[in-house]
Amino acid sequence: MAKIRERNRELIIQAASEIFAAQGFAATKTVDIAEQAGLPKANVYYYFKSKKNLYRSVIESVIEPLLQAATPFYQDDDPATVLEQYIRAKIRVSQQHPSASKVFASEIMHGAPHLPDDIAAQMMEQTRVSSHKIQSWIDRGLMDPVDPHHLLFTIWASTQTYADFDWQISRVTGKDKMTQRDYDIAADQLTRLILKGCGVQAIQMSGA
Amino acid sequence: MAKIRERNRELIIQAASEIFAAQGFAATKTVDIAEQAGLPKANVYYYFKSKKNLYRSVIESVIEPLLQAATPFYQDDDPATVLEQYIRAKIRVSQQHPSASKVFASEIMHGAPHLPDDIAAQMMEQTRVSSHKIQSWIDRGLMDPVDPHHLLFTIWASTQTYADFDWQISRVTGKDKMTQRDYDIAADQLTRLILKGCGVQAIQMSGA
DNA sequence: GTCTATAGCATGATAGAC
DNA sequence: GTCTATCATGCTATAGAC
Repeated sequence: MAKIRERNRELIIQAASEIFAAQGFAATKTVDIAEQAGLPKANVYYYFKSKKNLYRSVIESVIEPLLQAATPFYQDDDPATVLEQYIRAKIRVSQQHPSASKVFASEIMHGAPHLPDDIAAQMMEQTRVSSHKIQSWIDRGLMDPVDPHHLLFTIWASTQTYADFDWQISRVTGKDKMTQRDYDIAADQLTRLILKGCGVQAIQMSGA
Repeated sequence: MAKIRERNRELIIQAASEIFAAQGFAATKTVDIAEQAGLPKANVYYYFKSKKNLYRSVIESVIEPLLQAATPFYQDDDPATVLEQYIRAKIRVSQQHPSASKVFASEIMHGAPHLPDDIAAQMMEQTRVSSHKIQSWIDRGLMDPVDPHHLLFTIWASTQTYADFDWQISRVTGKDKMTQRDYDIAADQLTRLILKGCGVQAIQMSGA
């Protein structure tokens, strides 16, 4: 029955995401993935053929929410609205998909050796669109003349940090786990910092 | 001769930093470290006894520049001066010690399993001092009432990103390697963004 | 102190019974 | 399709010659 196949693949990918995120690719043992998924190790190989192949599947499953976060840039043209929505979306990803964020961060940090070309291309295209839009706001005098790429780097880094460096954040704040309220505070403050820091005109009719 | 011992330990630690940074702990083979250091593999074990032990030594050697970057908080009391010096120092670390930054980032991302307690304690102490100082500026009306911890998270993330995610930055900017000028632009822009974004009074007599 | 040669082990992968 | 039992590899670590 194909249902079982789907269900088991799903279970394995979910388990693998968590363990790859926590330990990294090389440190992860397939037997641990199997155990966490509640299946014998041979099943992992039956469905995915190799550890590398499973990792690729994890990357693909994990990339979806990350790419989704950029939609505000495609839906609106007001800097305050877009930047705020973007920052909030990115923080939501860190909150709801911490493993995805970590697997991705680790992959990038090591030079993206397993990132499929088409995914890298999609990300580059999103970056191109986003930075062009930022540049157009600057040209229209809607914000300070910043370097769009560096602004994006700052937003990416300071939103992803809530997933990737959760250990440090946990230590500093003295909380085991950030609450919804903590994420809201983080998003509010980062939004204010970026908007004010870039001299974005706060109130404009959205979509205008 | 003790000179040889020092020199070889140095060579091995240097080689190990680079390879641990590039591949991660588990993916790193001691034979590669030995090769990069220009020594036989047995020497690595002779000097460091085990791979884990070598990794600990790398962490310790690598932590020094990272801790150093916080000195502005101990040397001055003007928000504009301290924050600017701090941001520039952190970016300089990313530029001059990219491997250190990556090894450290990877360690934190995996829950800091090998970070010696005394180093973790030093970092916590620095964080405590820095956030108290920020709070005191807020209390004196020298900047907007931001959450000091989240401000630090933003500064850490957006400065370290120039080392940790250099692959991505390289792809986006289309340059193989950032030039001195690129780092200057990054530091200038981030400084302006943070100072303006936090409503820091730009001109005060330093040290006053 | 240095290095070669090898032991011992952990783990990715598979053959083959069910 | 599922799972056990086993192989094969590649790595850490060390014994022992120089």
